[in-house]
Amino acid sequence: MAGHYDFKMIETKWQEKWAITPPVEPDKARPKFYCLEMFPYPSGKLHMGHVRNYSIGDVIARFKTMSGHEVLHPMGWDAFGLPAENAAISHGIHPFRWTMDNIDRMRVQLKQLGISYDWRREIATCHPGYYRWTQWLFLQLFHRGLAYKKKATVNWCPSCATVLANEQVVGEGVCERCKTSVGKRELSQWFFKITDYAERLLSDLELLQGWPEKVRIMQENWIGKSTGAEIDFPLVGTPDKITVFTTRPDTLYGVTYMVLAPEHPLVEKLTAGTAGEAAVREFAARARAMSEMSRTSQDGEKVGMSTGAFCRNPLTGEDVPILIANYVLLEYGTGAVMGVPAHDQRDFLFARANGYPIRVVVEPPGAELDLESMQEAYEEEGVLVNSGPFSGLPSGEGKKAISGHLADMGAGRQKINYRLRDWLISRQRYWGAPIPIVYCESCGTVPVPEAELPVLLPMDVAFKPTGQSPLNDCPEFLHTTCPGCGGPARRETDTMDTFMCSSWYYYRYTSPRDETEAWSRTAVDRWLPVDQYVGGVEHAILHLLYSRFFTKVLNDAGLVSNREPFTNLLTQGMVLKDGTKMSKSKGNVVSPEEIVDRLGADTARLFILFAAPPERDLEWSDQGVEGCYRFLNRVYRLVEPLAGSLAGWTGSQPHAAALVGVHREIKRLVHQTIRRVTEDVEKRFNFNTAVSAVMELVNALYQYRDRVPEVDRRWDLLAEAVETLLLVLAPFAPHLTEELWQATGHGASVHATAWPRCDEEALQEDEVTVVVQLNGRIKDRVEVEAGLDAAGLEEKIMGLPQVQDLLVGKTVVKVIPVPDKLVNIVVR
RNA sequence: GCGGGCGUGGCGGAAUGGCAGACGCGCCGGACUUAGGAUCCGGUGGGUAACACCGUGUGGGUUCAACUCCCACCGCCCGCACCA
Repeated sequence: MAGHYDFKMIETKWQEKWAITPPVEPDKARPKFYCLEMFPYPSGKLHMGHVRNYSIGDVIARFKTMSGHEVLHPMGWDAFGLPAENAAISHGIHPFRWTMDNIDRMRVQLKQLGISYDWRREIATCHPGYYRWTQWLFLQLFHRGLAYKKKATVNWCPSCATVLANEQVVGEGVCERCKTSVGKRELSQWFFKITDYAERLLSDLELLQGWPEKVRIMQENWIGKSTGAEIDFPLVGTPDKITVFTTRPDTLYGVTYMVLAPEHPLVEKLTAGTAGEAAVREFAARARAMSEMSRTSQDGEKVGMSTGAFCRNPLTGEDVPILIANYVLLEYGTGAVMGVPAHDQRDFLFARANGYPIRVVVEPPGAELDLESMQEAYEEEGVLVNSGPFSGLPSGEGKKAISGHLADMGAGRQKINYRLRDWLISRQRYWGAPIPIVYCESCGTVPVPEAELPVLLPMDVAFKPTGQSPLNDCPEFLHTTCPGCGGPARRETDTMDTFMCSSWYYYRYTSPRDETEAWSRTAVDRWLPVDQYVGGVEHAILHLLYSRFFTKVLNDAGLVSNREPFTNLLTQGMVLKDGTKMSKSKGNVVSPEEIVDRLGADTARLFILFAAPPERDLEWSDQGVEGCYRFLNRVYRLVEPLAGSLAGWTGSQPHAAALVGVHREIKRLVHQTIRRVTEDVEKRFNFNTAVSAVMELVNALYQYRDRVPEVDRRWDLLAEAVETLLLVLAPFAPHLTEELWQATGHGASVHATAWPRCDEEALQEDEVTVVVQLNGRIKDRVEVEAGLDAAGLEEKIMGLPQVQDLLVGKTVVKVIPVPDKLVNIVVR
C-alpha cells in the first residue's frame, strides 16, 4: 500500500534491537513498580483477550518506567493442565512436547506485539525448576497442618475424568473448564485448609481499596460469613442430639419441626428397624439423585417426609417431629435445620405444602400477623410474642437473651459459619505437579523431604482416558522407598490442581532461576506486593482468592513480608465481535496474528486500547482498526518529512510567554495533552480518552503545518510538540514512536526518556468563552478575560448590551456567576 | 430471589452538577487525480427555509443549573443462588 509507513520493517527492526539491548536497564535507585498481567495457559495461540490484557499492562509498565520507576514486568506460562493431556490422548503427542511447542509459538506472537517483558525472567510452571518449589510449598502447608487428606464426597467431572474444587464448579453445576455437568464421587483426597483463613480473607478485603468493588463483593459472598448460634435438640428416647445452626435463635419458640438433609448420617440411625425405613431410604436416594441433576430443574419445590422420630425443643420442652427434606444441604452448617415456617420463607413454603403447623413468634412493630392471610414468612425484625419469658423483647435483644440462656443451659453456643469450603487440590491426572507424599506400610503418610525435591514427573507413561492418573501404571514412579524407615513405599499418584501453580508464580518472578530457594527474600521484599495486576474478571474468585490465601500462609510462616499479594487490580472486559464473545463455534474469531501481519502490532494495540475503557467489554470493529492504522500513518506522515529539520532542535522548549497566536495555542495544547494523557493513564486507566487526546494534538499539528507558512513556523515549538507527541504515544505504539524518535535526532530510546511534564504556565488562557444562560437556557457566548472572579464576571456580563437586550421586560431575580465558565441569570 | 453493573447519535464511545455527543468509525460534500477503496479539507443528533423548539431508557424529585445527585419503574449484562 503506497504512502503507508512500513510497519513490518520498523517493528521487526526494533524488536530485534530491543532483544539484544533492552532500552531500559534495572536501576535499584529508582522506586519500584511491579506490573503484572495474568500469565496465559499455553493453548497454542494468542487470542484478542490476551492482546487486550497485555496491551493494557504494557501501557502501564512503560508509563511507569518513563515516570521514573524501576519496573518489574515479567511473563511466563501456566503450563500444567488438561488440554495438554487431552492432546496426548487424542493425538499421541506427549504433553511436554505439546506444551513446549505452544509456548514457543506464543512467545513469538507476544514478542511480535512488542510488549516490554523482561524475558530473562520467563517461567513455565511445568518446568522441574519451577514445580520443585510448588511441591516445596505443598510441604510448607503440610508442615503447618494446612494440608490434609480425607475421604469425602467430591465433585467429579466425567469429561475431564478428575475431581474439581468447589470453586471450579460453576453456573448450574457444570465444570468450569469443559461445561460438563458435574457429578459426585466418594474419594480420599488432599485438601488445603483455606477455611482456617476465612476470617482474614474476609476482613483483609478492606485493605484492597485498589481492587474493583465488584471483585471484593464477589469474594465476600464466596466466603459467606454468617453469624448465629448452634442449638442442641435432644433426641427423644436416646442420649443423642441433633445440632442445628441458625441465624435466628430468637425464633426458637416458633419451631414446629426439625429437618435433616437426606444424606445426614443420623437418618440411618433414626429409622433403622422402623416401619418407615425403606420409604425414607428411597426418598433419600431420590433426593440425592435430584441434587446431582441441575438444581434449578426442581424449581425450588420443597419435598420431604417424616422419619417418625422426635426431638425436644431445649427451651419449650416440646417434642417436635424430625423430617428429611430436599431443601436442607448436608454441606452447610450442621446439615440440620430447625423449621420455623412463620419466619423463614423456605420453611413457610414447605409447611404450607405439607401441612405442618405455622407458629408466629415475631410480630412487626405495632402490627399483628394473621396466620390465615399470611402469604409469606415474616423475616424482618420485630417484637417477640408467644415466647414465654422472652415475649415483648425486640428480636435483636431476644436473639441475645435466648442464646445467652441456651449457653447457660449448655444447650447452645455462639457460632460463625462460612460458606467457603476447604480447597480440594488432588487431581487424578498426569500433567501436573506430583504431590510430594509417599505412603509407607509402617510410617503411614510421609512427606518427601525437601532435599529430595523435585518429585519428577516421569516422561515415559501411557495416556489413556481411565479416570486414574497414568502415574498408577508407572512402576518406576509408583514404587519408592520410605524417607522415614527406608522400607518399600508407594508414591501419591495424584497431581496438584493447576491453580496451585498459579497461586504463587508472582513470587518466583523475583528470582526465577534460583536453584536453592523458591525466592530470595531480598528480591521478594524489594518487589512485592504487586503494584498493578491486570487480568480478566473470570478469576475474581478462584485464582485471586487462592493467591491471597497463599500469601497469608507465607506471611504467617515468615517467608514473605506482605499481607496481600496484589495492591491494585484492574479487571478488563471481554473482547466481543457482533455482540458476543469470540469463539470458534460462532465463527467470529479475529486472529491477532492476522491483524499484526496486515496492519502491525502498534495498530492492534492502539485500537484495542482506544475502542473502550479497559473494564468494559470491547466490540471488535474491523473498520475501527483501520481508523487506528490511518492515525498512525498520519503521525508518520506528519513527523517523518519534518524529521531532518527537527533534528537540530531536540530538547527545545520555547517559553509560553514568548509565543503569540497560533504558536501560543499549540504550546497550550501540547501541555494540555500532557496533562490529559498523564491523568488518563495514571489515575483513571482511561486509555481510550488518552488516545483521543493524542489524536487531537495530531490534528492540530496538521493544521499548524498547513496554515502557517514555512517561514513563520516556530521550529523550536514544533520540535517540542513532536517530542511530546512521540513521548506520550510511546506506551501505546512503541515501535513507530521509537522509529520517529530516532529519526528526529534522539540518541537514547524514547522508552528510556522521562515522561514529559506539564507546564502550568503554558496552560494559562488570556481569554475564555463564558456561556450566558437565562433560566438555565443558553442564550449567548461571550469572550472575556480569563481569571475574573465571580463579582467581576457578573459585572462584566451584566454590563454587556446584548445581555441587557435579553433582559428587556423581565425582572432579574438572581445571577449565578461561575468564573471562567458561565453566568446564569434567573428572571421572571 | 439476592448482590453488582450498564442504558447517551447510524455504530464504538466523551462529558470534577455548569456549552450533551470530544475522539474514532460510517455517511455526505469538496480538493487533488487517468483513476481512488490513497491523501487532504469541510459537514454530519432530531427538527426548521432559517429561527424557535425537542433531545442522554420511563415517570417523579432536589437545584439557578441534572447524562451526572435522590426516589420509583422498565430493559439488558454479570456473579451467587434452597447458605438455615
